Amino acid sequence: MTERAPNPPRRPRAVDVAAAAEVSTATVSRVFNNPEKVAPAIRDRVLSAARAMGWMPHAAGSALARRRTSIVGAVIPTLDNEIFAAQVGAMQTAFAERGITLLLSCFNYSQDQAFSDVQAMLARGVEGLAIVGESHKPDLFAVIAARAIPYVVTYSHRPDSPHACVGFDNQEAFERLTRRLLDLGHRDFGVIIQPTADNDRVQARLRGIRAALAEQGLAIRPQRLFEGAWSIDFGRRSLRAMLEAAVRSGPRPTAIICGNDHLAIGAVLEAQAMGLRVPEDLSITGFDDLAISRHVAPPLTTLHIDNREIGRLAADYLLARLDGLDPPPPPPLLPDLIERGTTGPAPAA
Amino acid sequence: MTERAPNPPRRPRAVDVAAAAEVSTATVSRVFNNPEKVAPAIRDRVLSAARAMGWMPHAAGSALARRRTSIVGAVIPTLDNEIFAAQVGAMQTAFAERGITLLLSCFNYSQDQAFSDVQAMLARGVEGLAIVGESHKPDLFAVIAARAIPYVVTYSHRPDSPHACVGFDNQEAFERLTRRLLDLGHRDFGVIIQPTADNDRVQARLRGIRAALAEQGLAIRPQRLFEGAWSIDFGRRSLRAMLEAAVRSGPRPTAIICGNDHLAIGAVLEAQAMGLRVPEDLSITGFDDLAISRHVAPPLTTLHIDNREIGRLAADYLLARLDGLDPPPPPPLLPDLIERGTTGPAPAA
DNA sequence: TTGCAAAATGTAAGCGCTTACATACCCCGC
DNA sequence: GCGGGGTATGTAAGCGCTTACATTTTGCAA
Repeated sequence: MTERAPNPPRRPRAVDVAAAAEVSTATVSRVFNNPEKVAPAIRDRVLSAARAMGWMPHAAGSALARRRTSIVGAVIPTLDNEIFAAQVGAMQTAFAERGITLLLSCFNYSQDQAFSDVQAMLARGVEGLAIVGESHKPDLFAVIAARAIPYVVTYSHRPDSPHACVGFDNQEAFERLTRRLLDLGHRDFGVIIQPTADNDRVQARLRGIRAALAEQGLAIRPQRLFEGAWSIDFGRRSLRAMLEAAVRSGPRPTAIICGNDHLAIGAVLEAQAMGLRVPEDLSITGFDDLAISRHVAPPLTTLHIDNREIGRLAADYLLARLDGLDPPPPPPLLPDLIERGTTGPAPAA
Repeated sequence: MTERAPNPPRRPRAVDVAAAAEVSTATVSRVFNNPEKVAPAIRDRVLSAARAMGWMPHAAGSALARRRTSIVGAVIPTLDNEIFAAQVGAMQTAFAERGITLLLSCFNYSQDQAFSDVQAMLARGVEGLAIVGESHKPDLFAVIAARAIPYVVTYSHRPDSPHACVGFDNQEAFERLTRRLLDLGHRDFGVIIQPTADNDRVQARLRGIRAALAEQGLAIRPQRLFEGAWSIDFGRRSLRAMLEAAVRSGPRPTAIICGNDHLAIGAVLEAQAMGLRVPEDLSITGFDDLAISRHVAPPLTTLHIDNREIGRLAADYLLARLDGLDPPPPPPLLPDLIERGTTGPAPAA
């Protein structure tokens, strides 16, 4: 009388495959994890039974039994910046080759967010962690240490950092850049930079600029320092504000150092809109060497970072640690100073 | 005599917390999953014991017991394109609010890769899937259907698609764009577009262009159609090749339709480098409205897509399905035609 | 005080898999 | 023909958690 309701399609389990292939679950498991340990005939039987019912080992079960999740986490500020997207893409590729799944967190430059994301990742059982930057809640590294899992800080590379780092020395890079501008005769600088709060990389960049200037007895005048969310727009607005102020009170800066290429591109555009020639009247530098940067007019002088390389190296380091090795973290990368069309000699006073 | 080797720091388990708080593991679990069911005094005891030993429920164990993983997967071509990065970013935010972890796959426009990534995700127990585009191996959708998990196709929205879609009608969008160019008097078109193989969205765009042209009895001449990996460079090279060929044999095209903004930006740059005025001599259109597009000179005429909105809608749809609802997928989005500075009336012959 | 329903807690059975160990089998040399 | 060693398979004990159900405690009316 009663229709048997068709049970909802339930995920097949190893025992179902085992039954179909007339073997034990141990053998099923071996076929998928140590195929060389099972006789070819049986192996085929299991494989086709599995294929027929669309079975594959459920990761949660095997993670539990194996006590390995094969998950690692990447913690970045945002995917909206192509430099981090590239880093993540490269890491994912490297991990996928080794059968490891990458979990992603975008913390939006919020330390609280980063901390809770890391907690969530630990709950998911990540076996390694790559984290952008080292200015995080102290708890963050404590919590990781408590779990004793390998991790690496990316995109930042202080010589005396307590963490394994894959990146470059932000301060040194900006010192180098600033010195080059000094060599070109510039003495009056403007700076447009990302928010320094909670961002060790940006702080280091600013330190780099200041250090290089200090060598010549120079400094950044407060009204020449603009700090705000990186975007082309903020670059434009800051450049305009800086120059309009200069019209009222004294000489213009001759060189503008920007915290990244977005800001620099905005600055170039606005300078041109105000009728200034770049680089004849004003030199402008960026940082990152985005895909677009060589194509803008004039092409942007900037420092080139190989973001995919950062991702790859970070993944390799973590992979080695997962294999039980203890390799030294790779040496710092060296950003390339690429002088294109937005920098030139300081205009004669 | 023998030193007891310090056991490697082992992840604490629920029973450890239970012992410390002098309760059963059931209570520990309840404190974390149904806190209102346990007396405040005990709850605090458990919570502080947990905090003291840094315990939190291990996701693999709870996934198994609960038969829910709280993971969903996003399958995109690549993070290198900011449109997908934005979509993923928005999805991740939406899911995180609901305690759901996003797993990411970048299939690099390879159907095989997409298929095996989806398999891997199913093995991880994803409870939902968002997939860019619908031109995939037929197996891919079959495998998903076999698991009976909700999914949504993003970035594409054919009226008669069998899938739930969140996106826009690529064909219609390019028809509209092309008609506008026809209204401006253009009759001789060039097209620079992404590879059409395995890419339903690009195919639809090309169909849209052809359909609109056909209404006027026009067609794309083969030597005016360039297809290749999207990049500024490919845009430049294609534009140059097209124009150089035109010098030798007959009139120049007056309008170039590009498959996305990268290609269009390249085309504009190269046209300018060749001494053509945009838009007086040549109109050029893009698609996507990248962040940079309004800033190039002249600012790019393009269609604006709200990629974050796509991500949000896809997440909302999936979330509803996970809640057991069966909402209709959202209506197609309508890309905005943004006429900026790279289009104008066709030059007088 | 007693009794009863409701609330709080505990007990224990899985969730789906892997793997140490036990068992069965096979092949050979003597 | 027998024993030994190697190989192929099976048995069953967890991995860390949740939750149905059983048990105990509590609050309160009579």
